[in-house]
Amino acid sequence: MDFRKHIADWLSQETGLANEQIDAWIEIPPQPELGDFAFPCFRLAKHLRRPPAQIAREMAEKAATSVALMESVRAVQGYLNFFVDRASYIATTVRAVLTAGDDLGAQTTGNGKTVVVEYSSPNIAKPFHVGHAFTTILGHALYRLYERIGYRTVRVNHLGDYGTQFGKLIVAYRLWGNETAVEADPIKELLRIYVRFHEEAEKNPELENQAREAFRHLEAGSAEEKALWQKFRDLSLLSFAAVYERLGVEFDSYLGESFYSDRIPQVISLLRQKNLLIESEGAQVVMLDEYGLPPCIILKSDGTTIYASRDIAAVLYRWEQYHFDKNIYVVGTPQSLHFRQVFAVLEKAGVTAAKHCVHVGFGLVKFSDRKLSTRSGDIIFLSELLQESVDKTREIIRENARLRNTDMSAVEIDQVAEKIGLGAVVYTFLKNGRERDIVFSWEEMLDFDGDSAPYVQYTYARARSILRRAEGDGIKAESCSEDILKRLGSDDEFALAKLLDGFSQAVTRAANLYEPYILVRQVTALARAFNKYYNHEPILKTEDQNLRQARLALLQAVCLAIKTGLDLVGISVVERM
RNA sequence: GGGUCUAUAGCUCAGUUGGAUAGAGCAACAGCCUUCUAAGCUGUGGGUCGGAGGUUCGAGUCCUCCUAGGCUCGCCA
Repeated sequence: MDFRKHIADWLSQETGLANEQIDAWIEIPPQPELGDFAFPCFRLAKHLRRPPAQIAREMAEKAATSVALMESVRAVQGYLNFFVDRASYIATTVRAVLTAGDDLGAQTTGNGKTVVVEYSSPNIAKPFHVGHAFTTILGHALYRLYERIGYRTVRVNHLGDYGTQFGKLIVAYRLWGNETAVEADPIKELLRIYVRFHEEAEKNPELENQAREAFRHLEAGSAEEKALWQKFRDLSLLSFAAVYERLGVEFDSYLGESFYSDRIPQVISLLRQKNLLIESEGAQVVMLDEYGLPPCIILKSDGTTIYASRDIAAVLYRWEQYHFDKNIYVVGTPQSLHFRQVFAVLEKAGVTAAKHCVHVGFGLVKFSDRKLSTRSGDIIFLSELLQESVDKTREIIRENARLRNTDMSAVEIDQVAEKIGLGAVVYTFLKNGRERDIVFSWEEMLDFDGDSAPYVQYTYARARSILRRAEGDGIKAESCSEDILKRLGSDDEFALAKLLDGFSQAVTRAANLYEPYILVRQVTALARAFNKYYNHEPILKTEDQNLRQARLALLQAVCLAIKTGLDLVGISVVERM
């Protein structure tokens, strides 16, 4: 809140240095005993031409009488350590959170700006496996975060609905396809023939040529190939919709690669006009030597398009449609070279949109001993993972309901299990830096202890339980006055306030760095601090009625922050579990 | 071989433009349910931050070299 700003203002006035500079130097001490905010005076040593320790001592003396809202200011070695007035700090923070309500963390930095977020983008006719979970979950969280900091958002599902793979599928379908099986379970049947294609192609390389031929026909507009393609696309989308609905993921656009096929001529003419397109080994390429990158193929030697040309067309189209300030690609890190090439070609062609494009990469989902591969059919479906997690959760809830003798109905148990089970999976993908690979293990996916969504959701449910009981007693936390809030001041309460105070900054950093884990960890730390408090302090039994009311208000703020924080990354809370 | 990323506790990971005694979770061990939900809490042990130099008042963080590994390198996406 204003505490940090107070310190920055005063320091800026004392030193004559810019407020922003001072603010950037202010830090949070590693140990709370050292203080709540600290300023390292080493940085001033040169400017003031005095030893850091001396500066700190002098500043501490002046600060003692002239900085508002501080309990004390102490000099320790070269550091100037500030201790805030706890009561005011906690009261101010709790009030601010309750006032913000569901808009907690909202900012205006993105107002008037547009961000395009491309994510999920599964390949048509292929299974939606755990690898797709990463882009889908990460992309959804990033969209929510950018929306929260004020951007207009455009969610794009850039479907992989084009390319040589469809030639393969068409050939395979003609050879081994079963119409009734496709209608019954499209993805399964299409996967079967796709896997078979690669098996057979090992023995008979001629199949690859047939596949390329089929794709050439498709791109040339041949009715027969197009009809098959349309059928595969429609059936696939239908099956993807189930997973999206379950995860609460939505899109504003489903324009995939096929859409840009028609727009390739514009790309070609742009590149020709800029004199960038040259022929090399029969293909049309753009050389990128000055970027230290290999050439980017725009047209294959058989004249058909490739994903690079379609991605370039997509940037041009989106620029024209949305005039984006940011165009974010949530695609795995193995494709980073591809994006560097695409952005470089655009830059070389003088397209200003190029510098607004960002590749937000993420790690591979792999098994400890092997890599997931659609071609070999060696995969875990996302729906399978979600169901497994929900099923395990349901068992735990049933068992708990029995032990605690609660009155949860079967329907409620199902609803709760769904939210906890999905939350657990989502959390697993968002708890660490996105560029880390995830080694898939059922054990780790379904570990509901410690750093996990169920842990945070459980915390929320316990806190809500207290608030419900309090409401039953006719106590309303909302009407808590500033004076009553100032009754809070224990170490645990102070720790909670600090974490609540850091919420907005966590949202900002998470969005700016494209790293939802920053918010996830902030919320988890808040939950951990609350559990500690919960075990130390019997809140409902607080004898002093004013203090009791203040504590309930604090609880309400904590609940709000947990709920909002989880919601921003695509995880739901439950009232009880 | 080129590009690129990674290396921090037994395991999985944080560590915010370089700052104070490197932190969590899991696992291990010892405790806490007649008291607001034990998917919880408390405590203990556990580290040459891959290695070697360098820059700096100060390096897990920046630079150079080395080692190990991942990903990637023109007609798949």
